[in-house]
Amino acid sequence: MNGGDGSREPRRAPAGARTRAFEEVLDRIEERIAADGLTVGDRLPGERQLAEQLQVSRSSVREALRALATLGVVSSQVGRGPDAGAVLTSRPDTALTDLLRLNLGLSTLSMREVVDTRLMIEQWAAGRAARDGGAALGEMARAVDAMDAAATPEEFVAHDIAFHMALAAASGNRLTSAIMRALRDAVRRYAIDAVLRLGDTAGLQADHRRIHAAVRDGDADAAIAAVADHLARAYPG
Amino acid sequence: MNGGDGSREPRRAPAGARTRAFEEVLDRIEERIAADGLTVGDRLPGERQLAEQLQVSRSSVREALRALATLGVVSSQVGRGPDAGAVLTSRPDTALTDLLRLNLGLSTLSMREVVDTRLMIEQWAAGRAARDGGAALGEMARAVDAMDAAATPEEFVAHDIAFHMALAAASGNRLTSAIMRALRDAVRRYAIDAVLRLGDTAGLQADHRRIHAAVRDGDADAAIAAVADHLARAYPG
DNA sequence: GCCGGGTGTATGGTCAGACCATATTTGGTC
DNA sequence: GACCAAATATGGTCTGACCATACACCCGGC
Repeated sequence: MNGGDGSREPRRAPAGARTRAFEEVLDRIEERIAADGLTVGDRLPGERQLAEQLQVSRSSVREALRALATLGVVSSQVGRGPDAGAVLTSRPDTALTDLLRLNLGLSTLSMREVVDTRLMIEQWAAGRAARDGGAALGEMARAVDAMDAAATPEEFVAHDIAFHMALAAASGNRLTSAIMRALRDAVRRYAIDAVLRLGDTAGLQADHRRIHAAVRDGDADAAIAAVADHLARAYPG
Repeated sequence: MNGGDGSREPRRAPAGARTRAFEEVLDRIEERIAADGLTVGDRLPGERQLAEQLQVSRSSVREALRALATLGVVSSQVGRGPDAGAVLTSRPDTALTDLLRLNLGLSTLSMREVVDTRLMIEQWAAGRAARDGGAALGEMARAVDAMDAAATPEEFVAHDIAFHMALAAASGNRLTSAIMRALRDAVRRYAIDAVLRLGDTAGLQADHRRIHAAVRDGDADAAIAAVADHLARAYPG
């Protein structure tokens, strides 16, 4: 409001007020989400309306919404109707994937750290799945069959991801599942290279069957060990 | 280029071209990072220059940069000189913290899931620290002393975070450390409430000392158990 | 009364051009 | 050489416009 043409006012806030306009918008929106108890599916006011309410330009509102979209909490639809506008969503996976992929691209995270983190999560999930009864057994078995039928490394990796995601999902923890998916998606190309390097997938499939059997038999220790062996084979350190 | 006033052209790309302009910018920047081998500290071209190079408006460039800033990979500085402009950084912690905090606000992640994830990471880190020799012992001890001296719950929690961060950092894995920090920051308020609820911090401090001792003695199993007991006390389920 | 199509309109997406605040660089002055 | 003022480059913001999209509404035909 005090930029651009006019600005007859001397200064709006002579002291403090270090936050940029779009950050103010960000805070206000977050505030409103908490105060009004908004949740997934609820709509935010339109960009023009928000701009007027918060007394900032539409550009600043858009930058704030862009940040929220990047974090996976809003999704914008054009057009009209109940589904149009900025709708609250929750896609931590997408956001996490982007975050990991870009930080890997900057070489600030090493592949070893990513694989180690994956090992941590999968061992934890495998132990839980073995103890809590394998709700994911069916899906895991289907993924193994699909990997047998896969014609290309890309296809194999796609079903491999499904297998490990089923295992992670069995933990019942959406946060670890989201991290797991982000890790897998971020290193998908690396996984394809690993399959090509190994030459054949018999060993990997044997590992998968061993993991599946351990979870089915409720043997947590065996499941954990099988996961460790599997990752050591796929990503030798 | 084809919006706004003019647009004498019928249509630039009648088929395909579903991506929004700022996404195109996003891809190009990521591409350039990979192609030119850019890394932390390197500068991106200015917003105006990028806009001209990519043939889009400065607004679109700004939205793309805002997204990258949200993911923690660029940081913008105003002014002039070698440090001004969009500089590549790497702050996965900040981005992760925002991501978790906002998704918690939307109630799509439960506190239990966050605490369970934290337990997973801390047990893993404690085991590693105990085995690999405790490089973090000094910092952990200092944090315990600082917690003894803390006058307010806020202060106590701040040093508590330092304690647990030191433990996580001992794993040598920056990714798990970043996740750990994000988890702690995202639930900071909740932690303060927990301290207030417990009334006194003697039990928590006893746990901290027990964890420290186990790491010092190289007893991984004891360290893991101590972490589990500590979190169970702080966040009863 | 019901249905189909045309029009209205609200929405996000984009563009262009301007001005502001900030911080360095540059050049002049003592 | 030291110091100060002007030039300049940068991100940050604002304004106002137009475009493409997709639902909402109304109106005529049946």
